[in-house]
Amino acid sequence: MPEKKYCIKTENLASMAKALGHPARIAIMKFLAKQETCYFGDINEELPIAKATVSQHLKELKEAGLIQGEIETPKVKYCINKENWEYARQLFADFFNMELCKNDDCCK
Amino acid sequence: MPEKKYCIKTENLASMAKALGHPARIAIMKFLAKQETCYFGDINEELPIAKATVSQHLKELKEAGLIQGEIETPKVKYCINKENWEYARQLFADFFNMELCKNDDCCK
DNA sequence: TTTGTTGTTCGTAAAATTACGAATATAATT
DNA sequence: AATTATATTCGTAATTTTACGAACAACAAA
Repeated sequence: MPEKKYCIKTENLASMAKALGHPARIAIMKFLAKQETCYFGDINEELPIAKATVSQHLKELKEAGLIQGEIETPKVKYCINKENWEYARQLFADFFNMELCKNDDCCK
Repeated sequence: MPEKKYCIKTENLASMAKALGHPARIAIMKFLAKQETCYFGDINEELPIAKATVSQHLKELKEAGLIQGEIETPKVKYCINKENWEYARQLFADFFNMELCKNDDCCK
């Protein structure tokens, strides 16, 4: 059990941010958001990288909980994990809506 | 000039996400948000890592445009770059508020 | 001029990330 | 049983990230 150095919300937010920290993965999320059919092949076609790399990015998004996959032999269908997507949205919203200190001479 | 493989908004969002993709950097942003005085020493005390590492994380946040620094000899004061913070908030808000496809049988 | 305070930079090591082609796995089809 | 279509995993290389202590830089104070 690795001792957490930071609070759990901080860890979770950082881990979501990290998962989104590559343009290919952002592009995948945007693509999945607007697609009815989200087969691997469709995603792969959309991206300017090799399919092995696409698969790797999908795996990372899945491990972060942002997407899920489902086999429809011989294809694999991916989609956004709506529950965790909502959770991520909330984490980022809380983060970006936190009140900033009002010190006007702060790095003017 | 490196050819961009993805659209500029995707690149920008990914780059912001990447900058936030480490718990130490999230912790720094949260700390800066609530502090009146944001000297390096204060930030350093708050984090469970060596000062050289803190300095490195601050540099990354600065390069991402999320914070700025100002020398007040012999100290260095950091704070959130409010303009870019606002821009980042907007990028993430747009991303998380995009309409998801309504396909109910998508990975049920 | 020496000393002290504060942070950054350097050098370096270990680990993680990104990328690709080749090989593999799965299961339907011929 | 061999073939086909689809996607993952493997092996590997190049790069980036994370982390630390030591050395350094800047400047005020003694």
